[in-house]
Amino acid sequence: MARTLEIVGEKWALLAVREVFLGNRRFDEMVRRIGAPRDTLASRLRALTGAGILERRQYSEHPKRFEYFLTDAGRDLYPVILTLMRWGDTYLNPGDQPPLVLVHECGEHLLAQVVCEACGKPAAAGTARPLYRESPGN
Amino acid sequence: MARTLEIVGEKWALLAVREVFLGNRRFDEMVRRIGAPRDTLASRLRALTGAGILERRQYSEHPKRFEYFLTDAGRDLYPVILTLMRWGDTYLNPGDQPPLVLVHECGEHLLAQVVCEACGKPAAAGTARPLYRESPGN
DNA sequence: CCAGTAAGTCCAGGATCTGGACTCACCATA
DNA sequence: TATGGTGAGTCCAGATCCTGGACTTACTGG
Repeated sequence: MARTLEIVGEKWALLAVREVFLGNRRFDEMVRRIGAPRDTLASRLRALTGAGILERRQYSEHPKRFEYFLTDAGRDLYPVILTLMRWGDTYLNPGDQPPLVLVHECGEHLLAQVVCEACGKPAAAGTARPLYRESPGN
Repeated sequence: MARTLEIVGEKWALLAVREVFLGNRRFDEMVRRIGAPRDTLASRLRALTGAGILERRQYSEHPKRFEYFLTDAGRDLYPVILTLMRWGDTYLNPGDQPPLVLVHECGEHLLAQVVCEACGKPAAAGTARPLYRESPGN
């Protein structure tokens, strides 16, 4: 987790990933929407691309223009993005309409849930046992 | 989401929350385990407490000693923690044994999944439609 | 008396982020 | 031809933040 955060935990990195999730794939559009310094965003996009979370594809030669797409690894971060969005809506804006919700095919909202990989049942925060694999001290 | 990240996206913040999830509630133990500068950790714990993610409880008077517990708001960040852990195990350490897994009552591993709040069905990353509520430009 | 633990605080130096200006290559309009 | 706009960046100095280490206070145990 520490090393995941070295990539994804830097300022603006997850906001850039969110934009790609929402379909905003271009540099200037991201700058406009999230308000990051262009410099910083450029460096984040490089890091995310290098880590295999985004993929940079050229969509125009002369002048060279690029778009960013999610890889499978990037798509696996979906629960992070969604949880952070909903957490803010719930606890930082209570009562207000959320500025953006993700809507399922059936018309209802999405939610990230912790479930058991095998039996598929939801697991509450207290019910899991941590199992250390190397030099636990525990 | 931007405002959520202002709290939770600072360096060491999520690692501190993870420690509390794992049951390591005390300052020095967190310092030992995550290796954060004591200074920084102290300030993160203040911020997380102020944001209502952690709760600081005194467990000894003379000398005053404190433990940190998760609030309901903190527990709602479970999918974030779990996803970041598993993402690192999958993509940064492929093949290796993960250093720590969370085990369900039934003995299997946990996983964060995006599901529809109403119908409960899992939703893949592409299947959701973003719905903007204020001045979308879209 | 000495060592250890717990929960911090203080500080100077180093790393990182910030906003703004700038570049380069085009396209559109007048 | 000149003016303005878009897109994807780069460059820079100043501000902000993080870092490791030393220090503090209040105990407990040998």
